[in-house]
Amino acid sequence: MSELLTKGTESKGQVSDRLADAIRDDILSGRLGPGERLGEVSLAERFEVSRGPVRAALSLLSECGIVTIVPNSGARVRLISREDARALYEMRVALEGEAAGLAASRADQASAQTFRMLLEQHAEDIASHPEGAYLQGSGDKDFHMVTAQMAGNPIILRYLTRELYPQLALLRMKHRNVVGRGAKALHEHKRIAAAISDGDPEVARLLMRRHILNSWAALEAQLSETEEDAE
Amino acid sequence: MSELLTKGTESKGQVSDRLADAIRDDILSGRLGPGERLGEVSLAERFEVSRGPVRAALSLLSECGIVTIVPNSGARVRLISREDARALYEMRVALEGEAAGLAASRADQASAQTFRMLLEQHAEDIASHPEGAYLQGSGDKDFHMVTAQMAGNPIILRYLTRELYPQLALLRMKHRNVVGRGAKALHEHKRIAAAISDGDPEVARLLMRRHILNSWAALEAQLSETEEDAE
DNA sequence: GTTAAATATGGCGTATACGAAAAACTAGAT
DNA sequence: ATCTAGTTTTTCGTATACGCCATATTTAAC
Repeated sequence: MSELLTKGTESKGQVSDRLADAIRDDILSGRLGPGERLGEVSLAERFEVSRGPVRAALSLLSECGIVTIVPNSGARVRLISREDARALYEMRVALEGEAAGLAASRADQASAQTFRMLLEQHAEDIASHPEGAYLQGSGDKDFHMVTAQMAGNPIILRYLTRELYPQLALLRMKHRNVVGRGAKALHEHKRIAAAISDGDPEVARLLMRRHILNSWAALEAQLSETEEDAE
Repeated sequence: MSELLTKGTESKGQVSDRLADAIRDDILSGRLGPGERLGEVSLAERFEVSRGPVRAALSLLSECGIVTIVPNSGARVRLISREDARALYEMRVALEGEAAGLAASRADQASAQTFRMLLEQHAEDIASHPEGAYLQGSGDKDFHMVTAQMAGNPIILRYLTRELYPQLALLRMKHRNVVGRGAKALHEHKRIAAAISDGDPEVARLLMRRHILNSWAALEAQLSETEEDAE
């Protein structure tokens, strides 16, 4: 039916889902800026589908928190306020802290090995990129992702991947030169991984909470800087 | 346009939203049992609307986790497995624990007063109902709700009210005679309220976590009992 | 008699068109 | 210049149609 969509690697499944993925990519890659209008008809023409799947896709993205829908007015790329960001990070502290604790309580030999390889790779990445674009590169995401998967809780994992991380990515869109905390973050990751591998839930949770609070402090400082150039 | 929907107290807003509310009520009040089919056409006829809003409503309820949609097959009232319940309670421990901590860090005079009145009311309810249908009565819900609101985090509050609590209510549907922990729960509530009013985030979080873990232990025991009479 | 394949049916997913309602924009008047 | 009124655009809801998938039934084969 549609050519634009089937050209991608993924060609099967619900049209509305593929549409949502495509629009999400457009947003998180910067092709659609925050606040931009998302007209149903224009999207329908752009992807050569009818309005039905477009509405479903926009509804999905609205649930994920990267699109805001105003009844009888339309959908726009969401712009995340500073207060939203704070609430988001409080949520993240709770969920990833819990995930680290659960991962520790369910740790086995394999998880320790996974962390060893992951952190080794990250160390190399940092060595080659001394300026440390560590944070939103593949590295940081992987570590938190792996931890969340180890927790063995599909609900927490789903919320993190489906809502929280996309919203954080959207938040970072506005504030460009995001300076990663590089080496510091890596060190914190190592201690967290150690606690998880040792099967120590309380320490793992505590360290992860601190780690994310540090991350928030760094981000909040940047938000304060790039706050003057608003409209 | 439709008579069935406008008869209720709520008469304005999006049709799909009103529909979702109506269906949710039907489910959480037991008129629609877990696993039951939710055909689009039958719902459309029942509420005298077209399939469009019905699809939107079912999609919403699916996001809330009280309806499962299988592509090309249809929507059914979700049945929550024991594993789902465990994951749900792990999520609840994390979120309500965090909420209690945040509430404590933002506590003021008014919150202490609110708790005082609330707990007094609950104590009277328990005295009049010695057998303690406390848990899912208005009492327990109110306490956790008030705490969540005090946290001042719209994201956490939204998740609790929109997804977690409805799913818990759905879970309790299957297992009837849910024995509330009555007086015990009230005592735990009092200690949590004291910690929040004192502005002690760590203790408030710890006590709330314990409280919910206790609640889970009680529920899990019941799940084990009523597990023989499965299909 | 049991299993497996082929068919039949019902429901979902999508496309299209039209009317209604609401919001946003524009132009005119004070 | 600001407020108001009218126009326009866009969404929302309805109606209808059709292809496709999934399940159920029937039929055939072993």
